[in-house]
Amino acid sequence: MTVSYQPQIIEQEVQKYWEENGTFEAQEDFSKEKFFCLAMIPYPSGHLHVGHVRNYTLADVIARYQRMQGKNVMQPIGWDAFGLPAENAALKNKTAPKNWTYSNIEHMRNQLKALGYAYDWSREITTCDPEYYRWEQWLFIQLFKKGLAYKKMSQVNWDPVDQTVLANEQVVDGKGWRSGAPVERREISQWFLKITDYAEELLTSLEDLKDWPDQVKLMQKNWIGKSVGTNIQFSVLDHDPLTIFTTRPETLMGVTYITIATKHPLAIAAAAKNNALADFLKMLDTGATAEAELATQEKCGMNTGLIAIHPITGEHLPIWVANYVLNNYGTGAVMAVPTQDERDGEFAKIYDLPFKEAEPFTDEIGEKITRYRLHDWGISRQRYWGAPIPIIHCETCGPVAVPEEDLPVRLPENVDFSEGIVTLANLPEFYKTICPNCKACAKRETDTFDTFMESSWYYARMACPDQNNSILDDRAKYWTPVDHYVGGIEHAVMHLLYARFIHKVLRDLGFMNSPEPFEKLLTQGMVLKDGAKMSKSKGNTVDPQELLQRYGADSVRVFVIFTAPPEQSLEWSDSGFEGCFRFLKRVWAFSCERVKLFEQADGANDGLNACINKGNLEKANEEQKTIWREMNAILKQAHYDYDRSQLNTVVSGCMKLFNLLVKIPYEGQIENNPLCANALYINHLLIYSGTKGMSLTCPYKLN
RNA sequence: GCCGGGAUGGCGGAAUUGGUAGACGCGCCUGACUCAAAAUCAGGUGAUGGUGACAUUGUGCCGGUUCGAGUCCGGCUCUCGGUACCA
Repeated sequence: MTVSYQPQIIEQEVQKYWEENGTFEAQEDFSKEKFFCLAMIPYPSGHLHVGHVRNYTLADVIARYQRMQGKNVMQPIGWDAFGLPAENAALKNKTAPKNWTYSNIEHMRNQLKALGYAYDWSREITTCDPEYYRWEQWLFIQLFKKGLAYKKMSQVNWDPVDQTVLANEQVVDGKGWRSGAPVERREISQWFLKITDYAEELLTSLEDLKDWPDQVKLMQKNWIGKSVGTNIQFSVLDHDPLTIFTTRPETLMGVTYITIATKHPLAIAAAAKNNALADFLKMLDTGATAEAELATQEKCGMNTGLIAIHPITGEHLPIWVANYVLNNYGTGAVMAVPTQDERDGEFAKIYDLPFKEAEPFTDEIGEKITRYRLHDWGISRQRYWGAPIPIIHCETCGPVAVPEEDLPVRLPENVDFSEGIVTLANLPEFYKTICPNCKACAKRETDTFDTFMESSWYYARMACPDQNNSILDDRAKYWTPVDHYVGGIEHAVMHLLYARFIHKVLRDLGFMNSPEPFEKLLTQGMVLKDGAKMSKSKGNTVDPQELLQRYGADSVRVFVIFTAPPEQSLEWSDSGFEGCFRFLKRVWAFSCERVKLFEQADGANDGLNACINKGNLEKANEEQKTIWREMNAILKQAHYDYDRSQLNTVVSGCMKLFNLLVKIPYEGQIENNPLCANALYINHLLIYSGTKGMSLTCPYKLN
């Protein structure tokens, strides 16, 4: 036992012990309370960054705490391995996305191991593995059979030079990031999942999520955006009538014109006879499809020349096309009330349209209906690096599900990105097939799944990753719901909403007992340096690998836990990090010098525990008793802080305990000073990750 | 634009949720050790005034509620996350 703190040696030794003994491998055990602890799995981008370290350390601290509370803890890990960056890397390095992805996983797995996380590595999942996406394809087919998956036309960003669909991220100032060409909007046929069938349940069951942050529930509620209103019909001269949706029917008498979206049938009909309008609609069709962009555009519109008839007064109202009317909300048409609605007022001013003050309209009109802002989930991607959608298109039979015995529909792996972007539509050997129904020549679907599909059910598969005959088995019912889910606040709406939806679908298929996938949620803040998000382009990155090698995992872990409360953004600080390292050094030196605790803990664990459990303070003097009381107050606070996931103050508590500990007068052997032994033992449980099953920042269990 | 956060010493943050603002750590200052420095250890440290006990002031800005506001309410400013194809 050396007095100088050499974390690399200690950590390697203990990590080896964990691995050889399967310390963190979990089994179903009905005699204990189960605890499924999960951090959002990483995208294998190449290297771990400090944000990952923060995420996984938070979850690990929670997992180890629950383990010490006597629960049957399962903490798995995996790789969210499909996605756009692999294709970009493939273009850049002229390698197949698979190779890049798997070599990144290899490297990052080693980094996670060096950080000493208490993972059950036997449950590791990689979402680009055909054995994983096989069951995702199977699930899609169930949705298809239930009528919950369907195709419809939908807009994408189209790069006219590269002839590819662009992600919103790939559109920079309205231009394609590679070609620089102005982006067009194009309508293509795409697959959707009917998440709107579950909108009401997704909304109401938010109330049952007692251990989710209110902030996240509110964001989801607003995203679902339930509103109660009325459909009102307006006759249109020489055309079919027009239906508008309004949440404010009482403003009906103040309507002075009608605005419709660019894709509205009336706009298209009017444009067919009006070149200027057709040009205007075409002009509005350039630029990205992102909502943030659309909503910040300056309002503009054009009179279609069509006339609507006010249903009460019979007045003639002009129908305008306007860029601020959403195509995919309500009926794509609104009645404009410039005196009541700010946007209508602004638009009316620009185009000199009339304003009209009016008494509230109180008569019954139209039927009360409920609408949601939420729309169906578009899961089609025109990309290579994703799970193929298991559908075969047949001219006579239409879209046919791939028979279950033919799953998985494997993604061809030997693709060549040296000549540019590849999609499955470029690979006849992939898409040429025969119809499973009529055996005629047919074509496979060439779209792949949105990667949110993989991340919507992986937690459940982790309960039974070796199950070859079914998507899930009873082990999923044992382990789910996830008891504590930890991940970035950026996933507050989309990922978590999709996962809640898929969980309910799995429940309805009989695979789950619970209504919700995640019992408790912790949303961590960002990691910043110099007040900005770390990024290579800003040159403000901190590489956890270097820190690991120089200072060991524990200093890194203490730093990310101590420096900020989990939900707030964390500012990197070199000197703050040094402080954490210094603290661990002090603890190590103190224990080596005074009590040689580690030999005792290893060799005579029972004796030490007996000494502690006695809680014998008879020999202690008043000063020692005071210190002992203070220590108990700190421990009580630590438990309180654990329960509310405020882990930074748990570390403060460790430091306070240690500061008290060094103040206790030293009186010879440890056995003569139970106070010292107790306190030191507790402190080791709190901060030291070296001994068997003990961990970083896990408090002593109070009796 | 819309939705949801955040703002407290020189810095990261604490204040158990309306009751002594600044725990813990960093930094800085003083002292011990040292020929000296580093490391380590001990003490101090919001600001202003005072030798001092102490006084005044202080939680982004403006206003309000309350015996009492960092905390609650109204109105802002700046900033971060999301905005349906980044994950």
